[in-house]
Amino acid sequence: MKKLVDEKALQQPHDHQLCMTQTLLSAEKICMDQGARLTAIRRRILELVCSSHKAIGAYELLDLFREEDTKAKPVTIYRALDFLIDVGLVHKIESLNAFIGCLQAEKKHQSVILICDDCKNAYELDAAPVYQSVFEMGKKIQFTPRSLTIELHGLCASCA
Amino acid sequence: MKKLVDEKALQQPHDHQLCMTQTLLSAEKICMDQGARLTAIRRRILELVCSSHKAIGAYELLDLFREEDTKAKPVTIYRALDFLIDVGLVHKIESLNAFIGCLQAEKKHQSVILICDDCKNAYELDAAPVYQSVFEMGKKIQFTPRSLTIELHGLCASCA
DNA sequence: TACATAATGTAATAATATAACATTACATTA
DNA sequence: TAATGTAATGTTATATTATTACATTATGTA
Ligand SMILES: [Zn+2]
Ligand SMILES: [Zn+2]
Ligand SMILES: [Zn+2]
Ligand SMILES: [Zn+2]
Repeated sequence: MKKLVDEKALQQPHDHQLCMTQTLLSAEKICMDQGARLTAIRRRILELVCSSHKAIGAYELLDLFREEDTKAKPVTIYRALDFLIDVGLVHKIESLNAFIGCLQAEKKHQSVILICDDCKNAYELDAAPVYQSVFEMGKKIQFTPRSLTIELHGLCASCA
Repeated sequence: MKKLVDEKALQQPHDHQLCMTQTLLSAEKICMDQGARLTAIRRRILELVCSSHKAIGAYELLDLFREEDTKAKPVTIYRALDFLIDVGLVHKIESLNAFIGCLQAEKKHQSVILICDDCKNAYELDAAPVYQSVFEMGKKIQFTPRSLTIELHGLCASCA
């Protein structure tokens, strides 16, 4: 059960500017590699999503984005999010209808998301073995897997 | 990886009336045991949710329910669903904003839901070992688990 | 330049879910 | 059985999340 990043560190005060910088660099690289365009809007939405490790909703993002672009509309945000999700820079948390930035977007990975119901911080852990065992279960009923969502709600160390 | 029910059978034509009958009996028993009231509305919503193995949305339920009670409102449905979810007779599929009936509500169980993106049939498998391994992951970062969602999208045997 | 494609602008609306408060039904027990 | 408290439902309104449709603009390529 290899960890993607040091999640314990994320729960502590840390140099979050570094998280941001690295994510933006990843974004550049990923888009370059895929021939995708990291436009100003998309970059800005990514920055906003990644501005903390808390899950953030589309309309919260809209409010923030509007501080700079007063005429932005919901679809502006959803389009950017769709793009960022497609290229793997953002994950949607289905059980919250909210979004988090991915800290390991450059690597192919399968994640379990741990969501603190108190502070809303979301920690993404690598879950290849878990994924494997769910896929195996599927096989037994001839189910062809496409995408897996694993979300654990609870309380983080700080909030317990 | 014990199976809750014979999911292969669910994918085949089967005596679905039996599914319904058993679910309703479970509902009676569960409510009796918990001192909860299975009112006419709740029972009817449960029947509608369980009328197939396909995930169904709240507003689809509302449309169906309105065929008998023309003045029903969304909140009527959501209240009934909240109740049915609380007592374990219905599960919400977070990634679809839709609902399915539970075929094993009397047993305490932890489930993985396999959702066919084509026919929308949803199969609930028992997943205690998977749950255990996710909980273990959480422990490593002192995360106190509360509830776990595991949803696998793909294609069922019939639709692949 | 001309063209094709991708991205964005803009307006409207769809789809999902909850809040607030009034009323009715039900169970308990005085 | 009447009084009381609680649970369930009725009713209206509104909040929240997300998409459709079509026009316009930007970007890359022939
Ligand atoms: Zn950080
Ligand atoms: Zn990720
Ligand atoms: Zn059936
Ligand atoms: Zn179940």
